[in-house]
Amino acid sequence: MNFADRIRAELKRAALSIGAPSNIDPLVERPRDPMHADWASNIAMVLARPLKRKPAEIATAIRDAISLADAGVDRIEIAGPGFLNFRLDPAAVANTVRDIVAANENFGRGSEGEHCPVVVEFVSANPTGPLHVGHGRQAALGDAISSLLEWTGWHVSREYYYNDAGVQIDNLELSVRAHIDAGDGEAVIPEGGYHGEYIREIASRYDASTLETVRNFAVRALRAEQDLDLQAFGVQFDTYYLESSLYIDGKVRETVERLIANDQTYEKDGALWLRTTDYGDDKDRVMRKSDGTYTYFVPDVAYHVTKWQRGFTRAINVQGADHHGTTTRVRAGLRALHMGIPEGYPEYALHQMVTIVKQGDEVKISKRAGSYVTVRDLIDWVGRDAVRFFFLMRKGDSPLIFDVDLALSQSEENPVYYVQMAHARMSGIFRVGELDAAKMDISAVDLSVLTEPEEQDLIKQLIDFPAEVDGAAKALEPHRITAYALDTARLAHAWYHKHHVLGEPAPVMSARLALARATQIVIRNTLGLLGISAPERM
RNA sequence: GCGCGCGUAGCUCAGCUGGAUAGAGCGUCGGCCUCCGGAGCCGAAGGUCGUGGGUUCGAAUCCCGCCGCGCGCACCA
Repeated sequence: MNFADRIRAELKRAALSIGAPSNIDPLVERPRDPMHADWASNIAMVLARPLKRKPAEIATAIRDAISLADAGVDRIEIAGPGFLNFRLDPAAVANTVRDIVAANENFGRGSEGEHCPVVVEFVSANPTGPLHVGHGRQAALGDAISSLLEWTGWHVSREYYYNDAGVQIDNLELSVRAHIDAGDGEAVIPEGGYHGEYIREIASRYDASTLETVRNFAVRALRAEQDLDLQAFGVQFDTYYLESSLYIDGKVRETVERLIANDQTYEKDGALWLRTTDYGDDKDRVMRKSDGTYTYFVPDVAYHVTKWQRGFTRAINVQGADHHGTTTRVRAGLRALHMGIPEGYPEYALHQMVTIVKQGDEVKISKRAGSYVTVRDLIDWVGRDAVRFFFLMRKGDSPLIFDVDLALSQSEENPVYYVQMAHARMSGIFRVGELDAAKMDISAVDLSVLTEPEEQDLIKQLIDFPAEVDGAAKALEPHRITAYALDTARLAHAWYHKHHVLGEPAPVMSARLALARATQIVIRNTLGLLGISAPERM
């Protein structure tokens, strides 16, 4: 049990003993300013009203009723308007190093999700070109969110949805065909077509004698292309779902029929409309255009029905914020089906744009794709680890400026380098000491000698990891983990600079080796969770 | 115009579900240092949290108005 839980349990017991209501759930949190305390609770202020007593008085009574040993606490102070401030017992803190080392690669994992199935859909780019940097941000986010959910006990399926059936595919076909028809001459790309160099390349590879249609060939080529992009980024999907299959399997037709049967639709101006305004949309939406084809959102709804029917009671869609307008209508369509799909299904994790900056200037073009920078360009420039870390450094809500020069820097200004360096340093201690970190037995080591401020601060940070993972998973916010990684690295560097491990008297050296091991484990787990490597040396 | 998101230190950004004197990195300034692993370490300055109200013991955080920026508002995806 961690310190917060131990303190919370003791607080509750103490509060009940002085007559607090039985439903009390004490809030125990880390104060913003660590000078105040390791942990603090506002319970006395909360109880002031129901107990009709002054907060300070209640705080004193609770303090006197708490068992310090059970809470793992050294002392309790009362401060400000009635905060209870808990200072952890240094020996109890130090002893948690043993738990971290024992848990090893499982340290940080939780069981909150209870193996419930959840599908995380991300990237889902149309097979019409190489992945751009926005897709890259999405790939990093989606993969990290998936990992966060796995770490907290969910059964995650990573899914990619290919829009391989709409007009954009018609345009792809026409674009490739234009190059084929033009031969070596100048191709005339039709309105709405694609202009990148890759189109010419696909056209040049097309062999009519195979009898494969241009359309299929082009889609196949681009899916292969995107697979390479994803591979370069180290992202793996469990399922690729094809929009075209929804038509083939009759899912689109079934969805439409059910919506009509449910009396959720009407005909107007030669089109079929869905009453999405009944479900919070600001206008009704066309399902079937007057030319008889469906708008994209019908297969989209049909697709989400399959998620539900495949047993995913929870679905998360990672999307660019430029698509946020679609969220309401997809949810509206799902509810109009009356299948018991809840209002907030699917959940959305939206993210803002990515801007690539090199030497102070925005980079907007690439040779291969023409008007945009591809993920692979970026990975080729700065490496997979840096791309992942940088994409996860900001919360999705804020636009992201990607500084290529910083990502390339081999110094501690570069955050990825800084974190990886901390891991490498811990590993370096074992290497120089000619010790096998993985085989170290610390069961008999007296950890209570880890009393230096830098040691206590570092250990407290390490203990926090599971709660950080839990919080980030609940909020679907991986950027909290990159922030945690930087904080941890900072404390690890500070400890490393101030104190030596090798060459110290045996009891100190043993305890510090254990701490170095625990630090190595936590940084490695943190980076692993984010899909970033933890090098032994740099 | 309507909807969503964002305005926090010179710059880039954190601030978890309302808590104490609002933080970090970079940059600036002032000192040290060469150590298991490298241009590293310590300290300082720097803020009306866009703005005006409201909610309450307490607001960067929640609610409303206004200003600014981004995105979206198709019988495109």
